[in-house]
Amino acid sequence: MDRLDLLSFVPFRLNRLATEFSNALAADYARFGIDVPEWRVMATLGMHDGPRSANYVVRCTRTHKSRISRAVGQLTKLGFIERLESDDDRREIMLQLTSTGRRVYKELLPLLLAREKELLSCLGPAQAKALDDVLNVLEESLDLMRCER
Amino acid sequence: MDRLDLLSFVPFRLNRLATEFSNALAADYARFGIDVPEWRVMATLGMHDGPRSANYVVRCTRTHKSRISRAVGQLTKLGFIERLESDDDRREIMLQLTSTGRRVYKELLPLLLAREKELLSCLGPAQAKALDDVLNVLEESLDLMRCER
DNA sequence: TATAGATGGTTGCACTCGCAACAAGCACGG
DNA sequence: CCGTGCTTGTTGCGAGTGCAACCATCTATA
Repeated sequence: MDRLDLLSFVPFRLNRLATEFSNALAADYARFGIDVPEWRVMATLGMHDGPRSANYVVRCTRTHKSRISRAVGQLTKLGFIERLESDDDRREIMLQLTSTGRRVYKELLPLLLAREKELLSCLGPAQAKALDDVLNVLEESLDLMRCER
Repeated sequence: MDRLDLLSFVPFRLNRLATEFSNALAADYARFGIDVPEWRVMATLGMHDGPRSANYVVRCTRTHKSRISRAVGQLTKLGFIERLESDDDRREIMLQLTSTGRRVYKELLPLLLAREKELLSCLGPAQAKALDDVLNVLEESLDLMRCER
C-alpha cells in the first residue's frame, strides 16, 4: 500500500467520531455551565457516596491533573462540589458533591444517557454489543481499565 | 439508572481512546516536524495525483478551515506542499505535494500504518471487521461519509 | 452593468490544554 | 531527629483551537 485513504484510517476516524460525540453533548453540559472535564469530576464523585480525593479522579478518568485541578476550581466556584481536608494525608484534597451538585448530577445524567442512546441508535443490538466488546479489548490493551482504590 | 459508571459511557470511552491513539502516533508525526492537521492535509493530497483546493481538504477531512489554513501555512514553510493559483476561481488555492512532500509522505505512511496495526493487534479478525462495520454505521448516521468533488 | 449575496481563505482573539516547575506534605533510612 | 526523595495539587507559560470578522472573488438577478 503506497497510498492511504484517510477515511479508512482508524486513528483519524476515532478522533473525528469522538469530536462529533463531544459536540453532541456540549449543549447538555452548557445548560449547567460546565464542560467535559467538570462532568468527569462530577460523574466520578457521583458514582460513590463518600468523598474521593482529586488524585482518585485523576486516576479514574485518566485525565491530566492540571485539567482536573482547574475543573475542581470551577465546580467549587459553581457550588457543585466542596473540598474537604483529608485526615490522614494533608496533601490530599477530598472532594464531594454538594446537595446542589447532586441535584445537578441527577438532572444532567438522564440527559446525557439519552443523548448517548440517540447517538448509538443507528446500531443494532448485536452491533452495540460488538462496539462494547471492541472498546473493552482496546482499553484492556492500552491498560485503561484500572481505577484502583 | 440513577448513577453512571463513567467507564461505560461511550462518549467518554471514545474520547479517551482517540486521545491514546493520537498520542501513539505523535512521535511519528514529530519526526517530520508536523502534527495531526498537517498530516490530514498531506494524506488528502497524497490520495490523488493532481492538486486539490484547500476547501476540498476541509470538506474531505471535516476539519475547520482555520485549522487547515494554518496547517497549509506550516506545510508550505516546510516545503512539503506548494500553493498554486486556480484558473477558474481566483479565490481558490490549489495545493499539491512537492517532491520533498511526496518523499515525506511515502516515508511516513508505512510508519503510521504500522502503528495503527500495532494498536489494533489486540483485536481478532472478526473484531477488527466488527469495528470497521460499527464505524461505518456511525459515520453514516452522523453524515461523515461524503467527500464530494 | 450594477448590486446583493454566497463562497474561499486568512487572521485576531479568547479560551483550553499539557508540560514543567513549584510548594507543601509524607515516608523512610541513617 | 534530619535529610533525601516521592506524592498531591496548583499555577505560569507556550502552543494549539474554534469562532467570528474580514477581504477578495465569484454568481445570480434585475
